[in-house]
Amino acid sequence: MNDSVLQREIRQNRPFRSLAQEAMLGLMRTTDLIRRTFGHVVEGQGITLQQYNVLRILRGAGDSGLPTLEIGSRMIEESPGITRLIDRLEAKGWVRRERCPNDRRQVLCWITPAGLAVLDSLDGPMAEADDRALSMLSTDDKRQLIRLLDAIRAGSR
Amino acid sequence: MNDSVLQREIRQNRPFRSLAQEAMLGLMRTTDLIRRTFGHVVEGQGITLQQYNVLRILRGAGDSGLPTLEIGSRMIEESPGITRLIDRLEAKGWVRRERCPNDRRQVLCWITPAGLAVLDSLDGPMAEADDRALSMLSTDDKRQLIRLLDAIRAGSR
DNA sequence: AGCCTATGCTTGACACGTCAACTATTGATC
DNA sequence: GATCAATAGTTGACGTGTCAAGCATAGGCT
Repeated sequence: MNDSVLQREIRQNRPFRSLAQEAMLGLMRTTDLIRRTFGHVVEGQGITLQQYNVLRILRGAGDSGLPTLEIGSRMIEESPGITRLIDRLEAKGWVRRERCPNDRRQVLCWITPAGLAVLDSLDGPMAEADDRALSMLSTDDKRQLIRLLDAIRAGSR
Repeated sequence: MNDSVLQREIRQNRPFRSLAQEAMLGLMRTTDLIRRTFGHVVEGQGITLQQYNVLRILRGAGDSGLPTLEIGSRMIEESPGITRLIDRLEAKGWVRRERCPNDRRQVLCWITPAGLAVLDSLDGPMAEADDRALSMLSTDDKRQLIRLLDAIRAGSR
């Protein structure tokens, strides 16, 4: 009866070797659960979570557009995958690309009106999903969580 | 100067729409960072984080082995991918499979001695990685984190 | 101008995650 | 005992993460 939720979930009687290990596993499982939930929200618009993230970044960038790799650096994963991700978004007409005249190595990207429309239609549902996913936590709990996560990333370098 | 770490990371001046949204993004970013770190630890043995998880589950199961889908259900993601994952582990000689005589629909899986050796050689490095990843948190912080994550999963069904 | 290194992608190869469709068995029901 | 729904896996198709290699353009140096 002292078992944590996680110990029961993975059906292993052995206690965790350390608090750190238990927290790590909890982090993985929790995030994967949430990622799947959010994935279902956006898939209603025929879009992927990663594609959604790219569109949000481009909407935030406004009319000046963004070079391909700059988009990548603002996302979770960096480099190469971003090219193919944007390939698909361009194929669907949600992103426009153009080689930068000043620096011909760069390829600037913009979100199209169609892309904006998709994004706007998801703002409400996504905001709801955020709130619902953490509705069991008090305001103070959420602040704690944010603080702890910030600390982990700041110390990971 | 009131910007949180996350706001600077994603270079967006707009504040988060809600605490929930900020916590969600923090969760994703933190977990992805950690997953990558752990991935590098296990790749030294020519193994993947998912493959490592499967082997750990099989080691925990002992001599009686486990049916394929039971392994899947103990991991983050469920069903179909598990077959191919185990295909690769079997190809490397780390897992042995055999159709169950009692219920011929099931395929039982065991970890081989070679698989055990790989796993054992990773126990130390992984334990270190767990500790290092959260070394900036106090014992109390870790307990808080575990509690908050447990609560989120418990409330998510 | 000519060369060298750095930068900004792009591509190929491989490992997953996810959904849907399909096969082989089981077990329950009539 | 034949039929049917449920269970256990497998397979195909597509999107994505990751690493390594390759290509074109910039910029700095001589």
